[in-house]
Amino acid sequence: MGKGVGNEVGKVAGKVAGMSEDQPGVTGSLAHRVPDLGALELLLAVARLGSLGAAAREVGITQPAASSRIRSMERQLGVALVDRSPRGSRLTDAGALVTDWARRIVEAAQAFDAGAQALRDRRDSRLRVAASMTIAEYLLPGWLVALREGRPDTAVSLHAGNSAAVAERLLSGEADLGFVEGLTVPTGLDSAVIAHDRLIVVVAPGHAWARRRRGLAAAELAVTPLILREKGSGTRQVLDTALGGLARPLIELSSTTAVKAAAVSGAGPAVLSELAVGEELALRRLVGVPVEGVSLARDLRAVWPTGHRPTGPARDLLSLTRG
Amino acid sequence: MGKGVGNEVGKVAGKVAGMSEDQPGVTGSLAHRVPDLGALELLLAVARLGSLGAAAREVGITQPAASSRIRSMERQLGVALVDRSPRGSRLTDAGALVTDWARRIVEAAQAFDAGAQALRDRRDSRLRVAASMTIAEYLLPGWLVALREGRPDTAVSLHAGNSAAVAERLLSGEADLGFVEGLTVPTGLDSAVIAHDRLIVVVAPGHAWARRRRGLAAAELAVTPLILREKGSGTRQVLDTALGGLARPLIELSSTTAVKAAAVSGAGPAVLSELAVGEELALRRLVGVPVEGVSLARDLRAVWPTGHRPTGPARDLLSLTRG
DNA sequence: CTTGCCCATAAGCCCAGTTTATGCCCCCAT
DNA sequence: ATGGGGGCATAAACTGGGCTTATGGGCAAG
Repeated sequence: MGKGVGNEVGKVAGKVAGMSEDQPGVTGSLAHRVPDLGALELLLAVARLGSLGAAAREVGITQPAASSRIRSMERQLGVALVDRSPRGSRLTDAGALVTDWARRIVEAAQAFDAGAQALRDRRDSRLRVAASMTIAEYLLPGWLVALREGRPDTAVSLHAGNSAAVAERLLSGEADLGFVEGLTVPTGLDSAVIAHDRLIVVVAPGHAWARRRRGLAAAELAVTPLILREKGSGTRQVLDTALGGLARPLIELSSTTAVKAAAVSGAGPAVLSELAVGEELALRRLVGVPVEGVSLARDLRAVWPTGHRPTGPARDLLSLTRG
Repeated sequence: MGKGVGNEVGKVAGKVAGMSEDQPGVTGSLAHRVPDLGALELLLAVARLGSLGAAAREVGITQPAASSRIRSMERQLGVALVDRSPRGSRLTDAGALVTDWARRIVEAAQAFDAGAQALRDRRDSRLRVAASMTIAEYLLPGWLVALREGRPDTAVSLHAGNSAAVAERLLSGEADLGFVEGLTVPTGLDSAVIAHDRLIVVVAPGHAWARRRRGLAAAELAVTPLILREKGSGTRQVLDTALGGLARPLIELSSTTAVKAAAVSGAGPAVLSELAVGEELALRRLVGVPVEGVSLARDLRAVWPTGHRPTGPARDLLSLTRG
């Protein structure tokens, strides 16, 4: 067997000056080292069905194509993934692990797909949703994936904006269901709490606050320049209220992502929804700073025009968000 | 402006009989609806750098290639992603959202890549890790990504197995650092607790237990047939100990994934690490059942041969896992 | 020992994504 | 005002990965 890696794939594609792309090690963008989605889906199908041929049929290609694709994936990764026998194929130990990791990529792709589809549908959709940025970013794609499983032919359209924009779309009849994250419910709307969120103060691991054990007081937070979302964002509103209207920006950025990036790079303390920083906290790229006597909790709410209790698709989606 | 979508891309590629692939709706596998990793990376670069050309340089392609690729991504998604101007390109609102979703795919791909690379390196690696399945599956890829950021040229190899296998590799000198999830530390090894985990009882939302408010007692759990990992797995050991050695299997499955799938499909209650079911709980595909008077907590530990305190790369990795 | 399911190999096709090679637009500095 | 430089678009030609069809060989069960 052997790995048979006598290949000379690279061949130094560009004669261009630019890039230095020759080390054998960890070079070449992700896309060159990670199989594409089609291959990963195929692998999942093989894992589930126990046969290359059956998996091929499921994803709509022929058996030789599946065989070759799995094989080239094994070559690419340098790891045997499946044990082929005349009676079927089973994953190797390494294959099982790879498959589990692959599943996470595929799940992220499903969320992407569900979201993107909602962004497009605009017109003829049976359910028009308006959501605040944080919710649209972190929660909604998952809900849409779940909705698609339960009600495969509900076409959903999505519009993201701040609370005011959500309210406006609902009241003008441009949206059927909204999601907001502020402290107050815009007038003219009814609401139901669907989840709880909390803002947390985060710093890069090197920051002095990273080792703090005693909670920060409101006063202290108020006098410290912070990396913040822009005024008008739900996040900012909650913080301003909690501190008594005087959060002091070090910089104002217009997206959660930008705030995270700035915080990770050590620019200073940031205040963000815990939804946004789960991964970063787990990997210790950011550290949470305890706070004391400041209420940074906030409710996430579904909202709809007063009186128009959600029905049909809107109710379906709503029931997925909390029960 | 308009979308300028006069395309007739499809052109019904295959003359083959096979597939019926014509409905405009939600057909065609994910891979056809989600841009490939290269395109997503390019999009992230555009978001960060504010220019197609600069992004192109960063990912190592030419400007026209980048332009065309972004454009075909926009066509594929049916959404304008970037505002092109003679002075650069900025994301549209929709583009910003899409980019955030794309980032999650790319991050999953990075974890996959780091893991796969470790599976391959086998030989000449400077750090040889042995880990239990749950840790290898859920935690390690993230650590490896972080390690790669901090120490780009640490080649890591990974071997996954149960606690006994981890211990064996460490003691025989085939591994430098191990991670286990059992209750007891194998003899001959020193350890440090790096995180806490908890087993939880989960059921499909339709199950009677899903609406339970009072905690399950050990006795009740012990007499109920459960979906479980096989004997010998860390998960199973903890459960058996907690119940007094008598967990009653409804089915025994050899992977966490299989257990999850069975539980989601409503086969019965399952007992799993909370690491494994985060996503499922959030989306309510599974519901946690409260337990009472049963200690299902367990420590996750790093382990190494007694006396050989981790140094060098092993210490680097260790310090990422908790501090 | 034949039928069915499995996988592998071989040869040829096709399209997506690239690369060069241009051209236009806008801003800024000279 | 006038060139220069950064930025984007379009066009034509090349390449290769992945697909399909067409086979062949192993193993099990009727």
